Amino acid sequence: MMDAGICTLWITPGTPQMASNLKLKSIDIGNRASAGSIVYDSLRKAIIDGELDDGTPLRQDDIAYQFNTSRIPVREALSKLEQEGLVINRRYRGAVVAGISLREASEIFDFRILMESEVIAASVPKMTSASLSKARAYCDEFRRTDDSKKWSKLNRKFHYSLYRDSGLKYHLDMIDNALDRTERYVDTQLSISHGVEKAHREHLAILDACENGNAELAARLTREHISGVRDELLEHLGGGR
Amino acid sequence: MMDAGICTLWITPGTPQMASNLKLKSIDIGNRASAGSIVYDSLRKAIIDGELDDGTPLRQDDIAYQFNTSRIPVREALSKLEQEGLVINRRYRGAVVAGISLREASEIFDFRILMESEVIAASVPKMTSASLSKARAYCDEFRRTDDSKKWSKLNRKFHYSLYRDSGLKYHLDMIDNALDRTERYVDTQLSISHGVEKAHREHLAILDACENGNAELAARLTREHISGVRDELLEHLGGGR
DNA sequence: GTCAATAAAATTGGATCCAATTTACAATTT
DNA sequence: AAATTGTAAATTGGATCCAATTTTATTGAC
Repeated sequence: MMDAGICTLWITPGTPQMASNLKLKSIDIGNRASAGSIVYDSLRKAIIDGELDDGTPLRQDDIAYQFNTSRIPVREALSKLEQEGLVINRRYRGAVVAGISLREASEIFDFRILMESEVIAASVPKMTSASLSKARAYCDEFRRTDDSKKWSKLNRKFHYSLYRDSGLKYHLDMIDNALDRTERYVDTQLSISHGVEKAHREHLAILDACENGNAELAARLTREHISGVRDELLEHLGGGR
Repeated sequence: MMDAGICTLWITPGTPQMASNLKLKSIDIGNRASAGSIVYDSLRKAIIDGELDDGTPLRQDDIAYQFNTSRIPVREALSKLEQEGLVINRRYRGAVVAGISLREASEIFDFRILMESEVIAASVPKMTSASLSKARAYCDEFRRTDDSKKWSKLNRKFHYSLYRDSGLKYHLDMIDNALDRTERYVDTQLSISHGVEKAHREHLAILDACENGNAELAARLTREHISGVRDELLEHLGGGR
């Protein structure tokens, strides 16, 4: 018979019909990530964080070599990234990091204005105190940090913690993709023109509206907040490009 | 030297530096679709049209055999369909056609209400007479046809011809995906309760508002139109499920 | 030297093979 | 008979190979 201790390690956790009564510090071997998803996550992060410039060729062989795998999982990752609009795949010509035009960026910000104001308005009546305190913590951290790489991440976490209670998962997914496509262009632009200070003041106002249960105000402030970031981005990119 | 007639067939059309002066009914061999995209298109159509029930397993071998290809392009297609929310892929367990819950369907309709009212409002000031006459043609065809399979397609074409002039490509892509996820549930429901007659009256009203350049009215009517379809769908699905 | 035609190298798409995992089912125990 | 274990079949994930295509280098003509 198999050793009982090792055997229990193989139980897939979380399956309701077979809950183990043994409390062990076990690793979830069954749900470990596939090669493709690892490559996908890494590439996605690198593109969103702006570590790969627009137009950078993504050679299957190179990437496969870096991850010590074959080209099959790489192709899978590139295909997914294309669907998300982060890379462009051309038959027999390979993949490149997808750039974005000014008017595309502007449109995506308009999309966010529409989405996020709607979602926060739906969220306010359902908002828990846990979400609010989490949002406040991210808000504080956002102001304190100097690392421009972290601003977008904390900004994202702050807003998301105010949106989650809406329960609108489809809307949140759409917002996520919109942020993925534009995040890398915002960071550099926040560092100039005291963008962080302005953003923080606006965050505080939005947070205040949420705590007071004023959904309409929270929505309006969110609209104005995103609209302001959009205008500043367009101004800077418009000159620089 | 290579035969000139055959050679021109192999010229990739649309390349400005080398336009052929021979007018031949030639197939674009250079830009022909990849195996993966053919499988993808077929599966996508089958799922959207409701030919494959929710939860139907999609075996790689079966599909590869049907298209006389290997499993590699099939995997690619299934991966893309998963990103679009049309199939669910579970590691080592295969893919199934993705179903949708009542509250997911409801949320997607709410998303559409937001998107489509915004887009049509942006479109009206830019709308060309060509778009309007195209919309009217689809509107007529929608009422005349008895084929329940065609209603959704014509409905889609009608609305899309009113949205295109907005130039909001990102928004239109988002609308497309939302329609892809819900289309198959609407057809069966339109056939009962004189849904087509009601929809047609509403289409005429929207078209009228567009022709009069009344963007705000067109947006409001679009909101009400989609909202009505959503409520009817939820009523029927809520009873049937 | 410049341009086109040709050949070689690089790169991707797809087929086939093997490994990892799940599923179905028979054998065993209680 | 129900539950558990062990085994074989089915299925998917990934590696390697070959074909199709593009890109780059080379040659030749003018």
